[in-house]
Amino acid sequence: MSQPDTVTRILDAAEELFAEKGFSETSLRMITTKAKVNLAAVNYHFGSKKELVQAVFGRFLTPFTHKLDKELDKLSELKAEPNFNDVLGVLVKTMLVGVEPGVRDKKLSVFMRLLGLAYTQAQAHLRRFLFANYAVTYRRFINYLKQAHPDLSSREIFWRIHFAIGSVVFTMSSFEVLRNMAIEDTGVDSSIEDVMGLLMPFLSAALEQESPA
Amino acid sequence: MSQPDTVTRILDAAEELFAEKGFSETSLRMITTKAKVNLAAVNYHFGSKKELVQAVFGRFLTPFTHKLDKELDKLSELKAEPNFNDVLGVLVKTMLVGVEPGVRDKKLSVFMRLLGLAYTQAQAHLRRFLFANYAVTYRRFINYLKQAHPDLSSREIFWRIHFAIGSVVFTMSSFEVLRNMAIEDTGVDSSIEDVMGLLMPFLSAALEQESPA
DNA sequence: TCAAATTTAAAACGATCGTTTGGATTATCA
DNA sequence: TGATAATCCAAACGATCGTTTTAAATTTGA
Repeated sequence: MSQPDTVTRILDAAEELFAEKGFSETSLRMITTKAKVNLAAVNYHFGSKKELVQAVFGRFLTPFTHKLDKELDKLSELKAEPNFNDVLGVLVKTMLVGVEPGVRDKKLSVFMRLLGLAYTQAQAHLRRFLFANYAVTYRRFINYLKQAHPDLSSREIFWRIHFAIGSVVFTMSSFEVLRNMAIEDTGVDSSIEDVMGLLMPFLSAALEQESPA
Repeated sequence: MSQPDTVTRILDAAEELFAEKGFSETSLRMITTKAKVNLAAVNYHFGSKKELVQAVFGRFLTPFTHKLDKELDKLSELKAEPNFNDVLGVLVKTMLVGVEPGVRDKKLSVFMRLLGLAYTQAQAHLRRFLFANYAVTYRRFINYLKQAHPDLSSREIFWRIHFAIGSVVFTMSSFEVLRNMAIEDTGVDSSIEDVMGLLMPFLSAALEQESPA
């Protein structure tokens, strides 16, 4: 698994097509045509389509989790008792840092779209792969949230976070559909930044809501 | 398009399989095997797989929108100026009324899962079908929300509602995945009712949040 | 330089897919 | 009852899928 050019071209093409169409709606022939490589190249370099799917996720999740780990290290050095917004701020910062502003929106929406597919598409092998490789960092992050809100139970933290993930993932991965609906409905067009500007306070209010128990 | 038994059996099987696997991951042979009908029956009764997908949505959306229209009629008779919770209450009531409590959870999660697929799967024909058939009731509902919150712009109403839809749809349509993650993470199992009990106040706080502008 | 690794090419594989066909079977109703 | 239409069935069609194979060309690195 070496030689940057062909492998990278396949990953680029696959990433874009997966995000656009989903996994089973994207054929290897579409990928290799777009990447301008031979059909057999995918099986040669990755072994199978499933492993290609995993490689696409691995390419951005591995550096991402490394950055997140480092940022969490920094945070715990700076503040002994970080609060909710600190921890979530680290997550957002990690998503944005090192990405050139020009391609930030594109990269981010592809990231979100793929994340959504990981949850909603029937790809048990992918969830096994993600769990096997990234569960440690994920759990570390959740634990920070937990200690930032000791009044909330683990159960409440878990579900609130995933309610929020649901909003973000759904909004980003259906963004083009929703954007057109919004124009149709309200006559006003909204960019991703505009919508994020509405989404953040929305989630803030929800996440910080007092538990009724 | 007559003869209730075969058509109904196909719709039942298709609905369940679509909700479980998605559209393109479900073959007509899976559907006809589960429905115990001949393979050709789908094309005979529905014309094509696409039209079957639309028929599955139509079967529950047509009575649903009729009920919703009636409930909105009732509401405007009862209260001249319904508030946010009144309007959303009508929606929830419409989803639950007439469904036997025994199968309510099953029906509801299938409904949500299908709704999520309509947004996230690559099925342009389906979104065209939904818009052509149900846009009127949808728009009427949104208008009620608007007049219940005249302080919010159409744009803010639209996006808040869809942030909320995102949470619900994501949570319900990934419920089995999330449920297993929650057990792994927190050691606590949660039923759909449990999670709904957390999700409702979460969304309440977010939807009613004061606009910063 | 020479062997190994990579890339391309072209073809075929077995499998599965949605769809179609033509005849058998069943239901409908004058 | 007998004719007409609706339904069902087994089988096949053509297309596409992921994957594999064989062979030649090219690049790479020790």
